[in-house]
Amino acid sequence: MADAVGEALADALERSVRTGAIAAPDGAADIVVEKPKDPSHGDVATNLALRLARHAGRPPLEIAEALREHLVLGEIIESAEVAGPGFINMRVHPAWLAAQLAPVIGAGERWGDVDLANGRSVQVEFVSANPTGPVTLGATRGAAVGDALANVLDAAGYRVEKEYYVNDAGSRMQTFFESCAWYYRTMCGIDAPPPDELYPAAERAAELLLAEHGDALRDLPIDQLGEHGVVAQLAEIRRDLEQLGVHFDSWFHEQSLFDSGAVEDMLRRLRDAGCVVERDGAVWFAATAVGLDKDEVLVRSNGMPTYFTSDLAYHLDKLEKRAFDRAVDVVGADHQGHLPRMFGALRVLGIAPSRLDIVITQLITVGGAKMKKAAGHYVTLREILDQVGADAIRFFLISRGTGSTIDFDLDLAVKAGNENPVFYVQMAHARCAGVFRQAQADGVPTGSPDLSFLGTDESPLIRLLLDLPEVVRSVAQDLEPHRLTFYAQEVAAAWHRYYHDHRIVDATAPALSTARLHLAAAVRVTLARTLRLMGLSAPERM
RNA sequence: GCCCUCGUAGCUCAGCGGAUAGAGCAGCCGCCUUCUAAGCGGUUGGUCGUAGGUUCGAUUCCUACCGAGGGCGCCA
Repeated sequence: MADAVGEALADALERSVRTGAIAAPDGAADIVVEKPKDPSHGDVATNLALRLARHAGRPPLEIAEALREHLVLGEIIESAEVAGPGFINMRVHPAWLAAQLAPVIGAGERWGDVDLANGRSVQVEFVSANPTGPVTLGATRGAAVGDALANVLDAAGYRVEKEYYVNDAGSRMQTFFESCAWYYRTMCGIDAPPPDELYPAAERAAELLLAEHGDALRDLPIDQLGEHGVVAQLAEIRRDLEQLGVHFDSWFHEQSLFDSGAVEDMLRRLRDAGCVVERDGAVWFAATAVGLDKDEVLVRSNGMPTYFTSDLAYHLDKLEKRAFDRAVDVVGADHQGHLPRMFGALRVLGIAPSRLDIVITQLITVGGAKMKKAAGHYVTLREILDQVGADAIRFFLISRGTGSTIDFDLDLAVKAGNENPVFYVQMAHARCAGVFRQAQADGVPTGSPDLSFLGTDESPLIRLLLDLPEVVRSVAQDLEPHRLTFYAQEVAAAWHRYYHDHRIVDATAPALSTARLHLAAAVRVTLARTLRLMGLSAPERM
């Protein structure tokens, strides 16, 4: 809709300039068409005159008036008026709006697609929690956000791959091995002192081993026992995420970067670039040499590379070796520390920083208390999955901007009745399905609608449906999936209201019913797509 | 001390430089013989943390300050 109106405005601008009514703008005019918050300001509005005023050296109102006179009214724009400081408020013809329903229905599952990608690919990496314990609520936020973003980027035309980066290397694994082995052997009745550093989350892996193998593994060496624990825990992580409806295309193991020599290659290139110094027996990335505030350790004095080092090799692998055009990392706020140095190092390695976007999700508290996985204070995905359900969890976790901290109120989530907007949206979809069931029962035809039955009562709802491509564009551009939840609620509210005020299926007025079913079909397509983009189901009945 | 995020209605939060700042929940008043009341309508409720700056126009951008959370390890 905005595109069609924008073209008409561009046309009016050109005509105004040609007739000398207003001076030519310098450069291409950036025509912004938006929906006014106040419905009395029309269906669409533009601030074009306000923007042109500066270069034209004339009051915005005069320019707006000139533009309005040159605007062609007719098929699309029904009326236009100048208002406020220089806005042009326009009303879109209801017949034109009604005619837009068929393309929506025709687009079906692909309604809302836009092309922002120009054939580019993007890899979205998320969750990526250590395989040392169950999926926490915090990691679940990353799962919900990352999966929704991947869906939206797909809708925006990108070739998308979703990846889980398995941190199965590094010194934490040894701690996990020892903890897992101790828990397991304790469960087998072996009395031994706990390791110096005990990792409480490792208890889960021990439980899984006990359930699967009984005490058959009790005499295995710690490392072998630990490896079994990693495999079992990773399998459970995968199961839990699948139950949430999150599926990954690829599971990339950190360890493979060491096995393939990718870490060493990366270090050699940093060294060749003159960005590596040795100090205190360790090897450092000389971040201060490229203008950053502090250096970062690449290889410890004990010879072990740090997480930072493998992370650099990992990003080089995706952006250079696997050659994704873009990469999006969804990470928790506790991971943002080394980001400036990572961008700095990637630049040294020849990777343009613009190819990598980091989405930082803020932390989640439960009942106001923060969670510390290392201390054993956390809520897991599997605990809440049974109580709350995947759809409600996902909707809630993407319904806030990624920059906001979320307090997860478990009691409230379990209640989940009218507190929970996910049911409101899904109910709207179920009602769409319901009217088609009714139509079939009453023998009301659903094809070839007479669009003249659709007028100003339907216009606000149709206008909202036509916003979906713009919502997709906005979410893909800013990587803020919470806008989907607000859009979904708006569409649901408009449909619930319409449904309440208008009988859709009426066997005594078949032509009217057919026209309204045409509208219902477009609502259904729009709600189903929006739900799917969020990773939620679109139920036929509730 | 330095870096990042946040501060908007009683609560939880939208608001991608525009007009009289919005929604849900909570509160109050109404609506089921009708395609799902998991719904609809009405109503109460704001010094947009503070002070400056940029702009025709600032909740939005910039600076400083105040407050909350996070990060500043040869952990990941």
